[in-house]
Amino acid sequence: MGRGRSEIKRIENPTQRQSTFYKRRDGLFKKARELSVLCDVDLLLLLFSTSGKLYHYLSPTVPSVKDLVERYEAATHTKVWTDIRQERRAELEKAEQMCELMEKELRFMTVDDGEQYTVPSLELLEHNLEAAMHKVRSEKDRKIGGEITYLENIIRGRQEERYGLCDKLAHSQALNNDEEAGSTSLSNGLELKLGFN
Amino acid sequence: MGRGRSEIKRIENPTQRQSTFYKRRDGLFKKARELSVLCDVDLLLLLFSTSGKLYHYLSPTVPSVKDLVERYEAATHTKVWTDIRQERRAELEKAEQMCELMEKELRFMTVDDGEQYTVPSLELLEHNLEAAMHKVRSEKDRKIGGEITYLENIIRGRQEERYGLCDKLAHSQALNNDEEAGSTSLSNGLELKLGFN
DNA sequence: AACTATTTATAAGA
DNA sequence: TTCTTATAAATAGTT
Repeated sequence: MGRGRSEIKRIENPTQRQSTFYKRRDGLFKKARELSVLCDVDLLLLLFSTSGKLYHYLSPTVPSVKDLVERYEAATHTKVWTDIRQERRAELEKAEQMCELMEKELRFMTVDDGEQYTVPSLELLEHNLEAAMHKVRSEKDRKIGGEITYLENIIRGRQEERYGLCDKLAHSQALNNDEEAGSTSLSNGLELKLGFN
Repeated sequence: MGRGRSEIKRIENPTQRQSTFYKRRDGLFKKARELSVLCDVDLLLLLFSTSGKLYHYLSPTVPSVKDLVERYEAATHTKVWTDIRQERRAELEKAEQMCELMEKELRFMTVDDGEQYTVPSLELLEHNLEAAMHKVRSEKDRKIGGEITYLENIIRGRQEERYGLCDKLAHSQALNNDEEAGSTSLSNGLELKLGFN
């Protein structure tokens, strides 16, 4: 329709494109409305112009856009949101399960002020706490034992170093005594110092 | 267009409606396609015929129906799904926070086999366990104390009942002794028995 | 936005 | 559904 042109390709001239857009947009919406009324059809027409402006039409028989898109999903099995929602639900359930589990464990270990306990359940709690305490204490002992061993090793190392140094010094003194006499007092002083270090 | 008719209202004749549907549907999709190409427009056309059959067109520049509907939501602030999703996210975050809190509390009370503790943290755990233990034990003592008091009260009640009975018996014996003589041995035996009960 | 020559869509009929 | 065709409607180019 119109004088000339039949090829359908992007209109490069912006002014012309804008003009055509207005005309054809109006035509399209008119046709959409007519179809939905004449033939009792549920339809959604949703469009964004290049400038980002939104235009839409929803046939009056349809309650909402959401409604129609959900029918679309059901029909195509696209399940774009259904999927996401189910995923979320699964995540949530997992988190809640974790919570429950931890709550149970916690109930197993602590005294809740609000709650009324029977003597046997208190004894069970006591038993659990004793077991945990035992675990903590043995772990602590193990750790402390390890640290003691570590420190002992360091001490032993130093000790050996010291012995090595003493030996070397003794050697060098012996050499000094052989070559020159009279400096004995100094070397004796050193030996004494090292011995007390 | 066509020979006659201009009024836009539902076509009651089903055959005619169906025929019109085919023709106008094709026309609408053609126009939608043309507009999207000519004017560089993002559009979605979604329709269901009366029989429930789906037809749709999405302009090639748009990656998915979801995409366009999300843009629609953003533009109209309808938030049909965004809302639900945000709600879900909030729920999830709440659950996760709960989890974290409980985990912390639990960590405060139990020894995890996999973890490496330092001696000070073990001492903290030990302290916490001792505090809990103290709480459990005092609660147990309180409970047991209560039960003992309860039992003592019962015993006291019985005791008082017994005294009452003894008094009554003594009275009735005294009366008997006044009226008739010679049954002393029997009453003495009874008194003795009660005294040991 | 309005005009109008022309193309396109489609109602009715087959 | 599909084709044909007469005619109504849409719109390209222009102002």
